[in-house]
Amino acid sequence: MTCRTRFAPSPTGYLHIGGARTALYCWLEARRRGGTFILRVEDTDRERSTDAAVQAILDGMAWLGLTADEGPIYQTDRVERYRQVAGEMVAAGHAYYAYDTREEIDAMRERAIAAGAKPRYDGRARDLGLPARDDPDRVIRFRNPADGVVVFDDKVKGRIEWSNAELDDLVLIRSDGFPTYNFAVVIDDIDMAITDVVRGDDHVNNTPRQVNLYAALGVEPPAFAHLPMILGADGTKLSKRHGAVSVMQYRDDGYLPHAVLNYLVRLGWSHGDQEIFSIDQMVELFRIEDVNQSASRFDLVKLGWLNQQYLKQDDPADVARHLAWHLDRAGFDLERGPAPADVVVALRDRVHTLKEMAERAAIWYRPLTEYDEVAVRKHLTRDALAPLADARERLASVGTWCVEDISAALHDTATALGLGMGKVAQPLRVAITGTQVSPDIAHTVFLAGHDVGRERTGAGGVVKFHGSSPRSNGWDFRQACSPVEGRRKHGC
RNA sequence: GCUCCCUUCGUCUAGUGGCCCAGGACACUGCCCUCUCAAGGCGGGAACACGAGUUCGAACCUCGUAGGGAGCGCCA
Repeated sequence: MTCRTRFAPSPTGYLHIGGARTALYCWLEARRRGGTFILRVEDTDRERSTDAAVQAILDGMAWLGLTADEGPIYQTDRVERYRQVAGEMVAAGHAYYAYDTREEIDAMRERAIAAGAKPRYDGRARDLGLPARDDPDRVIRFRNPADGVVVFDDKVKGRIEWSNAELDDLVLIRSDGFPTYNFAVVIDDIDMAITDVVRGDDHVNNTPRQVNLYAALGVEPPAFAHLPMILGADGTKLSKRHGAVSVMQYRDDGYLPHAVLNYLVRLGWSHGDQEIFSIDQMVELFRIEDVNQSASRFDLVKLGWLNQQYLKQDDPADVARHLAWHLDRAGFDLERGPAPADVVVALRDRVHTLKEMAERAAIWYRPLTEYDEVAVRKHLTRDALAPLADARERLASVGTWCVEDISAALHDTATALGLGMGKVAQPLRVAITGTQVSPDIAHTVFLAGHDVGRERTGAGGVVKFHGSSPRSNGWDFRQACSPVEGRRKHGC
């Protein structure tokens, strides 16, 4: 039998991290086994379901690349089917009509709790054989087996046994005519020929009920795999308090979808000591039965590390496409600065996210208007004048404006003046970026010169940033040095 | 309260009776490299929740205890 899995979110909010991992595992399991991955939207709760949430889930899955082979299928389109099956179950004696009011049921629960028992429906209408009639409280309830045990083999939790005495007669069709979750799920999973139900372990408690439903319907239940929860860094249930919960927030925060997927696949699953998995490797190696049984905590730091690994190993051109999105979002004019792919190469060893990368790239896209006081005082001294002037001359005559040649020119300055690279690079860095921190000096100059390079017409153009407009991302030598001169006169 | 689930370094995990006085990764930390910051290389500290039992031998099996989590809806 070909494997068929489904991801069945209820559209009451965005796609969160836990849901994304469930979707990933479903997708992976189906892929590896050459099966089918189905998206089903469980929108029977008409109060809380929204179209915006459906869209948010679709967007999240699309961003992660978890495309469904079938669906989305909406449960609200299938209500007739649920009513039909429920009717058949009543006819077969597996279900019955009940007309208890909410007040009666609430009172029943309170009494049970007071008596130290489990709050459950007492089955008072169970053997009354009540006919269908119009009534605001009319529901259809399942005739759950009164005794015996329900057993199922969970692919991750192992064998789970449940006493029927713990279960009550659950509502199948609500008074509004819509099916309840437990009922709709079973009918859908049967109709869609789902072979593997992969879902969060908050559903283990529902599974015995569902297994009984399968039995009443005379259908062999699918395999179940209940995934442990993903907790926040503090070990409590993941919530907005913990920061990003929506997967789309991770896009906004500068993570690559592939990195998020890799992080998620390792949270609760592993393959020996391997940490980095390409999508193909995940598909090849992932097996739902290898998933861990215990909850795990979401660690943003490790996600950041993984993200950087991909920033470093992916083709800069590919990373650049993602970076461009962030650069644009940050308000930078891509036409007036270096090529994003070059920025990627310069910064990928230094940041964990694309957002950070975009922020750091500001020095090449924005005019330099502010200099760090401490940096200027420390590096833009009189001693820096000579190397700066020499570097300027050499950079002006660099043959090809490339990192290698720029680097060579700067090293020439150092040797010619008998100075260490620090005496050349640091003043230059401060002059160009206004700070003491930036990528290696050759890249820093290379990217800053891009802008100038486009404006220049002749080989000597590089020196034109001398006195150019304030918006120039190039090196404004005079501007960079003047504060020093002034400060010197004042005895600084 | 009742039922079910879970428990290896701070975190993610390897480990299915001897290969484990427990391995990897992130984080932390020392050194090296070095034009800054990183990245990288080489080291370091750091865990089998507890208690019984089974066994020649237990992180691995059994029982109990403690701690954590989930569920007990006409929500999903």
